[in-house]
Amino acid sequence: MATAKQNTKRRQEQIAQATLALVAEHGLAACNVAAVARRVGLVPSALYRHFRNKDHMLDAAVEVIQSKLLDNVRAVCARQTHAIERLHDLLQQHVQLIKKSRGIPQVIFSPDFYVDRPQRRARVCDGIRQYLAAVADMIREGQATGTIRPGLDAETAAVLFLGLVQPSAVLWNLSSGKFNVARHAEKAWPLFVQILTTG
Amino acid sequence: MATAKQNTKRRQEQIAQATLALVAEHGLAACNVAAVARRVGLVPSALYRHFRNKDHMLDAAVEVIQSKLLDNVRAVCARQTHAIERLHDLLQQHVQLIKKSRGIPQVIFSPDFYVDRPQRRARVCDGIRQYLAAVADMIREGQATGTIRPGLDAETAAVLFLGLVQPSAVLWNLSSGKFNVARHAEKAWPLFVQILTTG
Amino acid sequence: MATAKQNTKRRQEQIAQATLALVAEHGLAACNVAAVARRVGLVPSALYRHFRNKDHMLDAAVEVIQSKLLDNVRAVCARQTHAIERLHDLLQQHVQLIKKSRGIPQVIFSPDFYVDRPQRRARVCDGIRQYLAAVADMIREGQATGTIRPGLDAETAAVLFLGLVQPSAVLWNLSSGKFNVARHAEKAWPLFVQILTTG
Amino acid sequence: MATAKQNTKRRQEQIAQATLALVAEHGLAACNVAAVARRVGLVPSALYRHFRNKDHMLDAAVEVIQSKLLDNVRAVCARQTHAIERLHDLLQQHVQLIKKSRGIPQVIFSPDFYVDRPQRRARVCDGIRQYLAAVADMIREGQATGTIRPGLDAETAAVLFLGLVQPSAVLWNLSSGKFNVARHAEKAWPLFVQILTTG
DNA sequence: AATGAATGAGAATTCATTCAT
DNA sequence: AATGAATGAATTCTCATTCAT
Repeated sequence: MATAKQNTKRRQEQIAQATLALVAEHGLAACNVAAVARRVGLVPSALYRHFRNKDHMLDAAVEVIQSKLLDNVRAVCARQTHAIERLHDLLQQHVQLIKKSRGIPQVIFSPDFYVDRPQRRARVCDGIRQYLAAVADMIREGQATGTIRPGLDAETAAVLFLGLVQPSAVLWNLSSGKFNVARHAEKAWPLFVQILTTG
Repeated sequence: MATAKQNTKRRQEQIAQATLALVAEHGLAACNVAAVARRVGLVPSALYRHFRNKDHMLDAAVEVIQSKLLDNVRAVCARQTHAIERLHDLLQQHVQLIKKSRGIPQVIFSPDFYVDRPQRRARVCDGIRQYLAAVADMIREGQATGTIRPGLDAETAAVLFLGLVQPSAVLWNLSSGKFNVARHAEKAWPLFVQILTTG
Repeated sequence: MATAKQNTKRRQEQIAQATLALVAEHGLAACNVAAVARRVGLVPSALYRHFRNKDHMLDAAVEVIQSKLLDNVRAVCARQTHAIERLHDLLQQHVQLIKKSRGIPQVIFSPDFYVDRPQRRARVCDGIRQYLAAVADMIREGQATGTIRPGLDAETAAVLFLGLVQPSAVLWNLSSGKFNVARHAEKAWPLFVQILTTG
Repeated sequence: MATAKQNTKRRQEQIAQATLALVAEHGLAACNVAAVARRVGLVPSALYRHFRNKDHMLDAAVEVIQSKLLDNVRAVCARQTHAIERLHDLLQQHVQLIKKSRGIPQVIFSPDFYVDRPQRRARVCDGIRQYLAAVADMIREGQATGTIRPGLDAETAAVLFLGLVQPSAVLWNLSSGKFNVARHAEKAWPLFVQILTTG
């Protein structure tokens, strides 16, 4: 039962990850302090040395998601230069993220996270907007270099890009993993490319 | 305080609606038996004459959503005959449903509804599949009558149809109603038509 | 364990009394919800049907004290007409109250009751002021009828009247009941009469 | 954050004073080990090098009060020789003590200090008895030198002396400092002198 | 069919205290 | 002598549910 002592920085990370994993796997309701503590290998009260209260743990969990999303954007931008390639790569990364950290998008879309918690709502809203803005930027770059047709509204297309993966993520979850997210993405991608290019 | 006695059928409807409204407006966590009872105008213990337990109330709430979605399908099929018109109409109905019964889609996508409740999960999954199947049917009908290009995969396009509205619904919720769902739908619709028609 | 059901009015009284008794006998720190419940013969959570929270229980306990003090005043006024007799009677009632509801005055003087609870502080302060005002009124009546010397400041004498019993109450408590409050009151009373009459 | 190391004797004094100050200012409930440590400028666990446990810290705090009271007695005896002057001086010192170290008397009268702590109770009881004995001695000295009337019971008068200041101390606390303790003492003093002298 | 009292299982949080460093 | 992490007990409060009336 006794775990080796770790410093607060390390523990905070562990707790944030455990919180996120619990919410993703068993839902917000099942994510209680005792369960988080068990997962970290501590006693419930021990968590309060590292976080003021449960709310702060959930905030930290949200941060983890945000950074993963934006990490994807950065990685893709570093890896690809061509706009459409970038978008394709990002789509695949997003799919991987969903499959790896199961349920992360659902966490974001879970209203219970936000009711009576306007700051967190604003925080997440901002994170998604940043993601959308990054996608829109990629599209505009493509327009600038002539690979994407100029008439297209970048913002609308960016939201649609999210729509490429979001419904299938939901289906994947509801079907307990039977729906093939990656395959749907592969099949939907050409349709999206058509929107980007054909006019 | 004393409410006129109502027969069980009527009460069950009231309770299901109250449950749904509460979840939609304040989240699953805020939807407790006492709150539902208050909304119906009864005392908590009174609900147990009409439902075995809270879980059954939530099941009833899910039914309400399902039927609203399928009602939309039926209404649209009755009203429109042209495939693309039908899809356009359905899109608008969906947007209306989201704006009217605020957050209903989020309820469906709320993982807390399903964890450790495989029957409910299956039920909702089935409901969405039916909705998707109906959309795919519309597309196939369009292909049969020549208004939609034959090469298109109906299932993939149906999921994409959901993606037309789902991300914007999330944005609408997160932004506390500032994001304009209807306008996004209007702007995204031509892009979807392009997928349906241009080859 | 199962206790016969009682209506809320009755339960509130029982809870207030149990709370007061606990504080008086074992101190504020020992007065937790579980202990109160045990004393009433209920389960802790049952108390929350009758009181919003522990604070409201403590408020009710304070009310009980207040009313006992003012009941004494009323009873004495009804029983005696002569000012000095009244004061003597009130002194004896006060002594009885202390011995019967052991520690009540200590409750009033316990600072933990008031920290960060300004309303309660004001409430108790008001109660004591009323008691003091009643005593001062008795003194002024004595002055009007000529049994108490006119030069005496009624307010000062009223506070001193409290001083007749308060220190001995403390000593009684600290000495675990060995200090004889009644005897001290008897011996101190002539000294107070001297103040009232001799000029 | 790191505090210079101090020897235990010095630390014990600091801790006792901090404990007392906390109880006096915010009540016994707010006086937890963490708060004491913060006030001293240490970390909670550090206190346990200087005191076996919290109880011993509270005992030390009680000692501080005791010695302050008896210091007053000694100082007054050194300063004044005439009995009545001594008592007047002591009264003023007591009033000063109350105003300076806000709430110290209340600490003494706080039952939570004593419940289930018979040794502490006995200790405080003894301290007050010593104080009372000192006052009674002053009175008897006055009787020996003829400045106080011989018929007066010294013990009863000593308790009454406490009553001169105690109720007003309570009122001062409850009224959040609005009640004027010093003025009441001034006005009550002549009445007490009357008891001491007039027969 | 509806009410109001009661229950019991948890939930979050606080706090004194211990222990390795 | 002092720190920071960890523990375990206690406490307040919430909530689904049962039961007698």
